[in-house]
Amino acid sequence: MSKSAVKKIQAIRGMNDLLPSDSPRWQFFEAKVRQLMLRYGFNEIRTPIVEQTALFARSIGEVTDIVEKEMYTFDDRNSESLTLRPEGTASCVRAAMEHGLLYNQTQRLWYQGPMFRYERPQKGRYRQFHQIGIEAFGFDGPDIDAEVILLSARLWQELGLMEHVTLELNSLGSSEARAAYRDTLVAYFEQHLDVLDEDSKRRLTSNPLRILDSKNPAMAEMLDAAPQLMDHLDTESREHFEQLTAMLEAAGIAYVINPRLVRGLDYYCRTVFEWTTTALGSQGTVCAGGRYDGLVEQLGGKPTPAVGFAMGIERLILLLETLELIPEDALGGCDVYLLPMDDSATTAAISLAERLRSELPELRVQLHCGGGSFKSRIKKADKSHASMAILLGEDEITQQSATVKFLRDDREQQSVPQTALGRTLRELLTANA
RNA sequence: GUGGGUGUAGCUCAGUGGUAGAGCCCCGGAUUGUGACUCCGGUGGUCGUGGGUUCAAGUCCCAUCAUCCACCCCA
Repeated sequence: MSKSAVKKIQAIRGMNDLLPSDSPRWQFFEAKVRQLMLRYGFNEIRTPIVEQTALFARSIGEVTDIVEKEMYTFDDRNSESLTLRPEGTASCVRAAMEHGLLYNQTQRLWYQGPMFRYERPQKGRYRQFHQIGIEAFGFDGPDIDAEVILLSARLWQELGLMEHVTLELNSLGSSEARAAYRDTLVAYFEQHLDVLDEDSKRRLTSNPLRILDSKNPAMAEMLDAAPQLMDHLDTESREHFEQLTAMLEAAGIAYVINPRLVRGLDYYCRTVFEWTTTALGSQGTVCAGGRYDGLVEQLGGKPTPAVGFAMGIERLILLLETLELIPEDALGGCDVYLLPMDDSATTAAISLAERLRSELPELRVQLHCGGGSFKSRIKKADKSHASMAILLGEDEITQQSATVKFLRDDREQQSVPQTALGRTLRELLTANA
């Protein structure tokens, strides 16, 4: 049997390996988010990535593209239909209800993890992708909407993204108002069937609000003249929206009202928003969310107002990379590279490395392994991005010392007693930082 | 699901139907205990996969897979 008969196994289409060269960027971003959640009083919840299929069908909407053709659905061994989660909100609501987190109390939750949708991959869109989301339950006023948006705004500020993203806002109104508007809109479109393209005709029955979002220039004029959602809001939703915009203005957050902004998932009502960028090609939405006051009840719980958002980690990392906003020092590496000068010094080098790690827990020490000539060892020290190499040879061992060599500065190397090495390194590194 | 582009060394890519290439990376040496700059040498390919045309295919044709971009949809 030749090797050619063995079929090459590779990653599933649209599902990416995150390589060691990438992971520091992710860690940089995730650390910022984690810290922010703490500061705003949101608590992390972790749910399984597999749920009963019915959960998503009931929450996202039976006739949405996600449920109709994008879910990874399969039968468990007991013939129960399971689905890899395509988004995070449904699982979050299920878990919160299941454990009584919504019983006579409010909750501010966040989550993070992989989501799965069977779509054609392209820039910023993958079959396994990652989201970070927050969900606040039990608050019906615009204050929590503002809080949720302000949290996202602060994240962009801290990452240096603020000038590169735009906040788009809209209100869908109560579910009743939304239903009434839907009828008005369908009636309008039916008068202009000759202008509607194929996709839009299909959506006329499934999701007419989405037609407003179409990029087809041939329909632009007709869409501009279409009845506006804003003119069909119920009084309560209008007041809610006005208060929200006033709060955002007071907080100094710029926004644009986009009357055509309609979220794709059925459960949204009232406030909806998106943060978009023009720097990522056609996948410009970097964070999106809104209110879903009816969802908890729809899934069998007591009526509970709720608001949240989800952001796409891949898209945000892509954006940070494009704009070169990830600081060099966040990109990993080590502080010191400790190398035995030949094989006879290996054992002594191991104990010295362990000693340093005990003395300075925050110090990143890479020990040279794998032998090689002295020259190749010191080359590897250079490649490690460490600022210093610690050399240990025959002379050092007899003197119980170590040689500290500066790899990045033009500076004489120095011999340091092993007992003083930890202290010396601490001083050198803090002086550098 | 639709349309277009691209698949040649680990990476970035040349390659006119006639013996498989470069740069970078990696390894060794020039220097017995000092990296980066320089010089010398070396490892590494069923040219995405499977068919077809041809005396001869990396090159032409067909299919297929992967990838990228856009539509659709969405984070």
